[in-house]
Amino acid sequence: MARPQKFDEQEIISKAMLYFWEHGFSGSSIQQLLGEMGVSRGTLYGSVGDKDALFKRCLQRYSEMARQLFTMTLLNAQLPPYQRMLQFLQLSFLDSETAHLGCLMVNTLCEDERAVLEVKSLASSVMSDMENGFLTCFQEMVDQKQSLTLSPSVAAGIMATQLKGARVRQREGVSNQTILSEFVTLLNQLTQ
Amino acid sequence: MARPQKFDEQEIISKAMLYFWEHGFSGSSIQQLLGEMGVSRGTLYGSVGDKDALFKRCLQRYSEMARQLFTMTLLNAQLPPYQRMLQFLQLSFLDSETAHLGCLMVNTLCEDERAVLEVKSLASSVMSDMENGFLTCFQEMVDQKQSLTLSPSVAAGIMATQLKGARVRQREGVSNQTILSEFVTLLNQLTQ
DNA sequence: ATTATTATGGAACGATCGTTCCATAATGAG
DNA sequence: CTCATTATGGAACGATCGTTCCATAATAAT
Repeated sequence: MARPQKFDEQEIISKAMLYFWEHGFSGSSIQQLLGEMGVSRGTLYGSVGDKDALFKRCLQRYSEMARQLFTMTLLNAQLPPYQRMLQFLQLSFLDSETAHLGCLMVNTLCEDERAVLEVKSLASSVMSDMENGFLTCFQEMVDQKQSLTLSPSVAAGIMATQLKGARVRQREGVSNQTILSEFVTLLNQLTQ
Repeated sequence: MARPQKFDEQEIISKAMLYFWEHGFSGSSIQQLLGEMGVSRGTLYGSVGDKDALFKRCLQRYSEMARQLFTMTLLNAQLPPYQRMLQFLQLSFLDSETAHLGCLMVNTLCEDERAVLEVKSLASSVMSDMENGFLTCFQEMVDQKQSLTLSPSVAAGIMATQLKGARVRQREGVSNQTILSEFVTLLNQLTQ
């Protein structure tokens, strides 16, 4: 009945997400985003919305990916808890393409106090769910009478904080290999 | 011989620093900055320079404060190494005024890949000096035959990463008290 | 009092910002 | 083929961006 759209919505959101990830919300102009996405203004405003709506879509996409990652690892009942956390870390610091970008949620929280208000609930909820993933693992280890040097909740908090710090270190240019090895050492320390 | 300047340079840099700290480089407009600083355009461009120069001045000021803090604590030969690190952490998460702002260097690294290039060297150098402060403490503990569960360099790396993560958690709105208590637990774990 | 010098405040610049709007292109339905 | 409908691309909008410039104010030296 009508002209079919030429662009792949999944694809242009991914392109925009990558650009926001690298340059932040304020550092990304509509013009630059359109260039990356390969569409024109009318297309964007007609089918996605304004810059805020686009950013929200990108952050949602990103958080879904993040959620998927820790769900498939930290909450994988097939594996013993230590192995799950190890796998989570390995997969978290695997991709060399996006290594220097850190984490979109972390970057957004650090960018501007104003923008955070709307985004805070989404980012915080994903991050606290991830922390709960760690908590589940540590709790399980305690239940299985494995020795733990700290309480599960404190250990999970430390892991969650270390992850955010690691994302900052990625922005500094530290290699995934270095970050991962340091992180695994901490995990071993906490689960020894 | 000439008209004396009305403003206190230290003061207006502090005001600008605080604004950048909260809203980032891209999120701070000259107009807003001038309002916070209480000076007009001519004054800024005449005695400080453009936005980049102003930001650099602010970051330098910030990094000097950061340097002073860890020099006075981590490198204080008067105190045993554990006490030094404890004091560093306590002072790092003391100020409730700026608690929700995190760290200007961390925020800047997370903001935009482009802006980082010039700033990276300063921020990275301060951060690596701070990590070396931790390293000195852990090394000293080993020299004094105190038991350490990890190598000093790895322990220092973990502490440095945890600090960056803690700065992100401040942006999330987590209280200094919570962050500090978690952090001290980690320190105890590493120095047990 | 006059002059030289610097600080100040604000007008004004071109560039870019995000957004709106519309003529045109391209398709499926009738 | 015709028409209704949606996608597309780009012109154009007002607002704001960072910056430059200059008339004026205010002081110290003469």
